[in-house]
Amino acid sequence: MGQTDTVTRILDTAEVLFAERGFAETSLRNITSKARVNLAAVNYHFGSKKSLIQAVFSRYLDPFTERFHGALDELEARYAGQVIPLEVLLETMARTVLEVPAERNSLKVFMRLLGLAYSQAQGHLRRHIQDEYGSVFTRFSELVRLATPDLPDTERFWRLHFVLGTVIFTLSGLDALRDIAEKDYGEHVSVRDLIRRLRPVVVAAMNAPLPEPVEPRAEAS
Amino acid sequence: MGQTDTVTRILDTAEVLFAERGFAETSLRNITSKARVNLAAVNYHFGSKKSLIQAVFSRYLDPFTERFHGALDELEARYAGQVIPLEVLLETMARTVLEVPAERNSLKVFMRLLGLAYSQAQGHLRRHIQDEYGSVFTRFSELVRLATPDLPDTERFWRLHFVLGTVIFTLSGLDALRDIAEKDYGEHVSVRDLIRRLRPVVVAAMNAPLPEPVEPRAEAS
DNA sequence: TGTACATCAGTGAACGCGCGTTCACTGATGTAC
DNA sequence: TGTACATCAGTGAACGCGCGTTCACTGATGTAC
Repeated sequence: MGQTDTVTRILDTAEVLFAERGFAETSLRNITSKARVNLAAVNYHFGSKKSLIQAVFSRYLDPFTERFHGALDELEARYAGQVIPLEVLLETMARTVLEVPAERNSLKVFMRLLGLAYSQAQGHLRRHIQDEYGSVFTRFSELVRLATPDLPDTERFWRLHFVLGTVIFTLSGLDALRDIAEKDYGEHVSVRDLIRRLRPVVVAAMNAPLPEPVEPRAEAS
Repeated sequence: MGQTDTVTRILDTAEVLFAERGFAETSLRNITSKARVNLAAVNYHFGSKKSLIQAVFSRYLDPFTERFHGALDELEARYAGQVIPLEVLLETMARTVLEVPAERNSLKVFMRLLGLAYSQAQGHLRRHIQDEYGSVFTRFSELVRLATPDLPDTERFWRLHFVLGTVIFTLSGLDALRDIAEKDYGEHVSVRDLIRRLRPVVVAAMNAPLPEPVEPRAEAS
């Protein structure tokens, strides 16, 4: 076993197992035995299980945020102060999301990890992600704000998360959904095909009419 | 402690804790100590932790399917063979989803279980839910089909699941999202308020224009 | 009416097990003089 | 060029701990005769 090959083996195995069964359900013994690596190596290289989880995330999110910032730089330069249309912003995000894990063919893993991070209520992981990577989301949100000037801020916030939910749920549960779709319609769907179907839905969701006010019986002056 | 009060105490406490921290992260000791009940009582009444989880799940899902079937019966009677509009169908589902756990706190539990069932790679839980409760979803899908006659079958399938993803993600990650929203906008959002915001988004998503065909350069005859 | 037995919800303590973590150690490689 | 020491990745075995589950038991209530 050469050099820090061990670190890579641990990360590779951990990300697959975490995505398959969750964090609590995946033990260090599961990981190290599957990676054919010594149990103590995780604590030697990462310090703790918690840190290993964060390292798995960083390996995705670091290149993603870097590329996404770059893509947004390009867009801002191209539109030179003009408002970037919502469709273009969403398209750019989709392209970046697809690009990063394409090399490892593990979009599903990434999405499932994100989903897990969000559903963990006490959220040390969510907090970590927010602290570390929140800035790129804030930047994106600001551009979306310019593209959707008629949307109240809270409404935009919620719609972005509604859309995030659709994407995360669809791509992280891809195997299950593919299974059902194939059985019912005899049709095998690719990730690219799904993105194609997602696009008009996401755009329509963001541009949907505003909800009726909370107290519809009250009349404004 | 009277009669089978113990069973109720266990279920009530378990569903709260499961919703707060997930299944693996909630131990029987957590549950029984908070419910002020003997540790062994869970295994006495339910047999195992797995069965307890299923019992919590059934306590939500059984009345839900029953009420939903009832609501659909009413709708079909009211519309007497005429097509039930999509908005009415979605509204009916939302109302039923909200009604059942309103008495308790189990909406989040149910949503999280549903999310788990979908993302479980080997999917025995998904299969179980599909077998046990799939018929009501099939019935609903058929009504949605009549309400959206221009949508190809596969497109409708995917859009229903896109929407399902939004709802499950939003409601199961409610604590996390609420946390962020509160910090950024100083605004506490209720489940009812979220449903109000979800409605126009979901309708717009279902009614979105069809995606462009896979090979846009090819011209039909 | 009294006695014997059955049923049942609930209990306290212990079981073995797998967990994350720790620690003294090894053996290879690099560095100083 | 040779020796002493430092650094570093990796290891094997053990640690204490909390877990789900089991089991012999209690004490209240119901039932048969």
